[in-house]
Amino acid sequence: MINRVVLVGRLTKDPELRYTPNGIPVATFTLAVNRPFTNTQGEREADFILCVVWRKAAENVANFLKKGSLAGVDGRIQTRSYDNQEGRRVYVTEVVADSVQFLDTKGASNRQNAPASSYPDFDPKPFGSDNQHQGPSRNEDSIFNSGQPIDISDDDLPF
Amino acid sequence: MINRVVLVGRLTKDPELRYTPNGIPVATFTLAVNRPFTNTQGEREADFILCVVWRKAAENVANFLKKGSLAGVDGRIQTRSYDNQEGRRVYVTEVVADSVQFLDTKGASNRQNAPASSYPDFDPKPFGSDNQHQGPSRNEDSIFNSGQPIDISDDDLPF
Amino acid sequence: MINRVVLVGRLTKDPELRYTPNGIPVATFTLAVNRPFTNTQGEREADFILCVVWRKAAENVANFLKKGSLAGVDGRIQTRSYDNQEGRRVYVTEVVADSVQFLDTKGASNRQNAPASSYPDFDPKPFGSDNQHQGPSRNEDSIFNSGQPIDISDDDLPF
Amino acid sequence: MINRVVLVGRLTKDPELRYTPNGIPVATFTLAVNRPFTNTQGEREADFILCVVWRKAAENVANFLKKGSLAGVDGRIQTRSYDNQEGRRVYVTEVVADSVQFLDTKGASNRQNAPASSYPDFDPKPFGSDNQHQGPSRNEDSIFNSGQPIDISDDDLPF
DNA sequence: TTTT
DNA sequence: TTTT
Repeated sequence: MINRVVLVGRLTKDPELRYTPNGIPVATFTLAVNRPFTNTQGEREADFILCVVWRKAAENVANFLKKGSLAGVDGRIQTRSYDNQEGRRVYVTEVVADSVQFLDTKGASNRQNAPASSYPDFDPKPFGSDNQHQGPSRNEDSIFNSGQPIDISDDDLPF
Repeated sequence: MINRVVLVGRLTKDPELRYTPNGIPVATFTLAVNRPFTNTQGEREADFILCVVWRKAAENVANFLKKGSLAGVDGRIQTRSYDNQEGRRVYVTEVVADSVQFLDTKGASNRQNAPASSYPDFDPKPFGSDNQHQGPSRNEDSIFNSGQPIDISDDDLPF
Repeated sequence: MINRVVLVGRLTKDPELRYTPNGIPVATFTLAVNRPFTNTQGEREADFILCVVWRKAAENVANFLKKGSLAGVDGRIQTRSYDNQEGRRVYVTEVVADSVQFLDTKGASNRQNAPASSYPDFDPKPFGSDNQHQGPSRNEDSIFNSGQPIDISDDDLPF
Repeated sequence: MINRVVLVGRLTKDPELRYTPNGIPVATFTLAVNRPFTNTQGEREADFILCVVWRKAAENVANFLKKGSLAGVDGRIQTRSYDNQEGRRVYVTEVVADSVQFLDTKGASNRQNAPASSYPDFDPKPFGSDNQHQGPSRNEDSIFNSGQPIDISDDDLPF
């Protein structure tokens, strides 16, 4: 089983940074990746790909990327589903980033008011380098399922 | 701008093969890709990734893959949106395959009743090897937008 | 900086398993990856790609793969150089695997005399899940530089 | 069989552009891709990866990239061997680029004296969009085998 | 033979 | 030095 994605594109908006109740940082952003060809109307099209990144890298993303920033993502595709407020099942496909590269060559790409980063460089409860697991694995741990991150529990995160 | 995906997983169902009005084959299937780790309940989880493939490769997929087949996909992420019958905007993220590998080692993986393939090995109107474009680029050309493939027009497909 | 490789191919020979003086397992093998097209002589060509994998995964490779096995590799390209016995500088390009998939669908692909695996599932001295570092980083730690693995020191491996 | 590589790194020198006797452009360059971690001496290491690109993209590379440029490569690993002037068999591993991205955000990255590009946007003898074949497939067609590009024949290139 |  |  292999699941590998590499993207280079531009942020459509400033990234959003949140924290699980246990204090684990999660950032989300959408990458616009231009397609290599124009369509029959001669227009350039793009794919708009939702990306998620955890922990220290999440804070770096929040501090160093903003709308329009060029970024590279190395990660995997994740699918989830949740029931929205109308009781409708919603299916989400997103890219969970193992790493995010900041590709803006010339400075001036930092966001204003970058808050001091507080998350440790290395995870407090590491699981070994064989463990490439990123983010909570149980559905109810995801910050995205309910739109109500305040309900999220990460007591028993496996990392 | 880079957009590259590689997947290895198993088909959740038999692939679906359709044709645009101009006779271009399109196959769709969902790959279940097991995650490398178990969740906190000790359960194996998987991501279920919608894949699309065009032309000759679509017919090969329909003829040689079936539910449970192990397959590899090399492609890119594509996002689209359409309005469903209730007037709701639906967002779709899928993988457009440049190539599909059949990875079932021992025979017996072919589907019954494989119809004779009719699509030419090489595209009738090639655009040059620089053109890696796959499938129609205009939204209205997509077989997936309306759920009503019969309405699709591909008169002016750029290939 | 992004460096990502995904391969699916067949082992040209049984993998080779060695250990650093500190007991860290390393396996090497060559993957034959057939090219999608035949050459002008109508012959199928292949690329022969040297792969390296460390620790627990190295022992799994040694136990479950053999000549002819179908395997998937997710990793990165690494380049190194060393001076051979004739004082000549030799340049090596190889793929360091983060993970190796065993893709032989039907059993009977295991090697005879698979020794009981002894390496821990998770590294004894983990560095955190942000650390995707694989293998020794100093040149002199590499098992491959001299062809004389007995000389290798891993006292200060960063993991 | 899957063989996919994505790289983002910096050119170690200006690219080299050559032509086969039939006039097909080939550019070569080396990408320095920094590793994500420092070694035990606290030094940053890098991998130096030889890349090859053909046709129109080769001329673009020669015109728009130079030493130090940030570039992205989407391609595959290729291995070849040839006998050098001392009769020694030399093995080469390189990345054949399907596409090259110019990632320098702020201008001033163009090379001086960029010659006017002359190669057609699309191949004169296209083979269909299924044909992702890049470059000559026979060993004797490669510009790299002998170090004597003048000897190269591409009379019967399959594209 | 290596880049910022 | 190459695999099915």
